[in-house]
Amino acid sequence: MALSAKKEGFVHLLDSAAMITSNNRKGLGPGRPVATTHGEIEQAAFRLFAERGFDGTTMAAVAQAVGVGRRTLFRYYESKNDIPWGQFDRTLDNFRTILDEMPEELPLHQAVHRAVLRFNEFPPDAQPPHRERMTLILRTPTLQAHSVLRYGDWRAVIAEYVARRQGLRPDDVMPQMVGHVSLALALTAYERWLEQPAASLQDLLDECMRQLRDYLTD
Amino acid sequence: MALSAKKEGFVHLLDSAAMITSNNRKGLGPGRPVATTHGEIEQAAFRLFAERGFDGTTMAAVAQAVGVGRRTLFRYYESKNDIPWGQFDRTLDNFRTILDEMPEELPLHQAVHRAVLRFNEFPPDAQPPHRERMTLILRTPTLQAHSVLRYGDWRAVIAEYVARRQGLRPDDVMPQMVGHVSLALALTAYERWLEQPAASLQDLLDECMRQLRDYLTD
DNA sequence: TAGAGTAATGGCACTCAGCGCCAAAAAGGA
DNA sequence: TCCTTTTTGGCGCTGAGTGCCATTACTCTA
Repeated sequence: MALSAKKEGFVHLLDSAAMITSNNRKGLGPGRPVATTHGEIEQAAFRLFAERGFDGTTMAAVAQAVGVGRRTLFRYYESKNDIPWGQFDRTLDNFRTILDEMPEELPLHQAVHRAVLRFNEFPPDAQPPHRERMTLILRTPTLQAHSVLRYGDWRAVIAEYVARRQGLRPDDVMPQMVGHVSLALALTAYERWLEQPAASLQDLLDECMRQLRDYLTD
Repeated sequence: MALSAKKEGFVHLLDSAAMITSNNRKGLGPGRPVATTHGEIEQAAFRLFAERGFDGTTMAAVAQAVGVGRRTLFRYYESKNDIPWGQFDRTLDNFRTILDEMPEELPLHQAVHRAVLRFNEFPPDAQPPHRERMTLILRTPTLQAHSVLRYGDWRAVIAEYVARRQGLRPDDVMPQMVGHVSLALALTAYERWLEQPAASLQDLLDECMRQLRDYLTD
């Protein structure tokens, strides 16, 4: 019951709309009400990560900052590594929708590429915090490692789409390959994006795709 | 001093030749002689991993199996996750050599592709244990995650080669992209290889490359 | 052959992530 | 007020990883 952080105020970047629906039983129905929210935890955690670094921040410290028990923290996030990713699974639902909305007439590679572009569009004011989040994820070795699991989910979404359009199974070579390569391009673009605050993610993604074509065609 | 495992007998698959030179001061020079070798540790560890699973095997158990102190184990391998990778850095030296030996006349993408093929060639008798090792690495979530760091080193080798041939810096978009995409293809091929014991790694790598071309050309 | 020097060993104690267990807290409803 | 429901959070454990340091087991030299 220590001094708790302010409620809300930090909208989950990867998840702006979905945030509202999450944690919706703040008092409805029977049972003890929740003591915190994902947003609140992330707000406190990101502040500490910025101050002491990711590895230098203990879960106990985050718990104290949020004003909640350490044990409770582990009910909101499976692990410390999961905090920076927020509720990525919701974001993936969005990605699925984007892919499904791509016109069937569009050649497969264009459909996938455009969907990836679309998926990485953010309103201007959401960019700085998103960059902060991605810097943490892409530059912290511990998180780099853990992120593979998230990337795997992301790839699976693409593989499923490709498989459906091609009449294949998601675990066939072609869908898997497209998932892997799409991720490769996205990661290349993101790493560049962190170093060049000026460039847009979309332009960088386009450039990576162009470079890949150049590379492959003699 | 418990019952220690037999010396040698398990040649590091990713590292057959280099193995001999490692741990060469088994009594030379002053100071206490080493109590074990990387090979010995891996042999014991892989046996336990097979029996109880990776997560079900504690470092204490490995230490006991080797007949060495737990503390000593951490001097041979930075972490439990590093054991399955063996001395991958030596293997990377080999990869560098392979790339450097590629004829300059060869188009860049062919040079890289052939080098990757070459890098993944193993004598027939080395295949079963190599498959076992890769199964462990690619199918154990904990290891999947940790492997990114190794992949990063692998990508760096490619990026350096591409940068040199193109007169660019290794951290430019093009070299980075080639590194990422090459890894993407390799991982796709490896995953397939684990499921299809019959197919050769080379054929699968070729097929992945072919699929990528098909995918990109309308 | 008795040190002297050297380098690896391994025990101890510590931090921290993560998890199972369970009593207590805090709501709503009868 | 009591019962039901659900979350909380404290306690205690396992296991990875690390710093510290005395001990061990060699080689070399006088």
